[in-house]
Amino acid sequence: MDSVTFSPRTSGLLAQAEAICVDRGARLTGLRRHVLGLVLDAPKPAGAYDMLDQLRPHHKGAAPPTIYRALDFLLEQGLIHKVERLAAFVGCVHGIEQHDHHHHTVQFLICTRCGRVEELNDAKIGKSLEQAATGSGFVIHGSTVEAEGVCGACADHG
Amino acid sequence: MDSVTFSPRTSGLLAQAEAICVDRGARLTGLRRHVLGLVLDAPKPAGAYDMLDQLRPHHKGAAPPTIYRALDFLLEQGLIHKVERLAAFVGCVHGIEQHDHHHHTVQFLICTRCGRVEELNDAKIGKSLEQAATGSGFVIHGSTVEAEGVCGACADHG
DNA sequence: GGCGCGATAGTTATAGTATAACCCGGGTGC
DNA sequence: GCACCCGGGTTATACTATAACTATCGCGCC
Repeated sequence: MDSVTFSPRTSGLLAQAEAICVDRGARLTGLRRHVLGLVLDAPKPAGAYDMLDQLRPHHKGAAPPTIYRALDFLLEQGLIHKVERLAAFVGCVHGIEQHDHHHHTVQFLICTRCGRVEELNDAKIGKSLEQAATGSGFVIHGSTVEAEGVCGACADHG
Repeated sequence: MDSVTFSPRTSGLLAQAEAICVDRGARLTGLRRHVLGLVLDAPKPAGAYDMLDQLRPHHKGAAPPTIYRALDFLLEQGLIHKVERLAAFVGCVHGIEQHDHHHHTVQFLICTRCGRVEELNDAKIGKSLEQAATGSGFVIHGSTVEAEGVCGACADHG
């Protein structure tokens, strides 16, 4: 494969991601690394087909399954998350930096003005949800919390 | 249009939905009413194309825009919700019964065994989310909370 | 070395979800 | 009458995701 350059920040995160995968015996192949780089480097949640377009010049023969299999791997490893409301993917910086494989309750703030997504990590939300579920005899395996609105930056100059 | 019969429960809810729309000056047309009936009558979240199939025998010429326009209206009126993780729709019984137009924080428990979805209405979750967002200067317009897992009934028998 | 095996990924095709764009007709207000 | 808006018909297409089959690679084992 072609070696690709990403921003310094992304490169640093990729190095940590590699270390995590080595620890776990998971294989962050060239392709998977490349896709993770694309997600991390994007200023906004990245769509699968957008990334496919970015991948193609470096990776001939890339097709939808190419990108979706890489994304599945990255999701399993907790290196990225899917934003359901956008059908797009964001890097899980927390997971990468903390080597935290827990499928912690993921929470997103989606700005409808600038399209950026901020990831929260609020224990209270998870606990409230857990409590409410237990009240119904429901056992939670995973959850998605996504709020849409306007971020501070956009509200200021808006 | 063809007049269609739904379960007694659904019929009752439809009558209330009509009253709500009259109050608001919104037009719950035959088509929209029919689609709302399909959503309310379904034991599980209903997919747009499934409903389209159910619609066709009664409504010749129904096409994707037919159903999506009706769904958009019902979503705006708070009569139904979309379950993002399933790309499917459920009735908002609370909204219909309470004549509550607020886009209250919607919370779902999705059972991966039986496919049923339970709607919660927990104020704490909404408050926690609101607080966390405010901390970032973020103003929330709407939010989705979706937990996947196993419901009490499914856990019991197996 | 040769063999078997599992994981990765190439390739083609298709399923599933949602919207664009344009037209038409019916009701309302003037 | 006619200008306007809204609901809806119709056709086409965009966007998202997966199925199914094949090929290849690396590795342990004998």
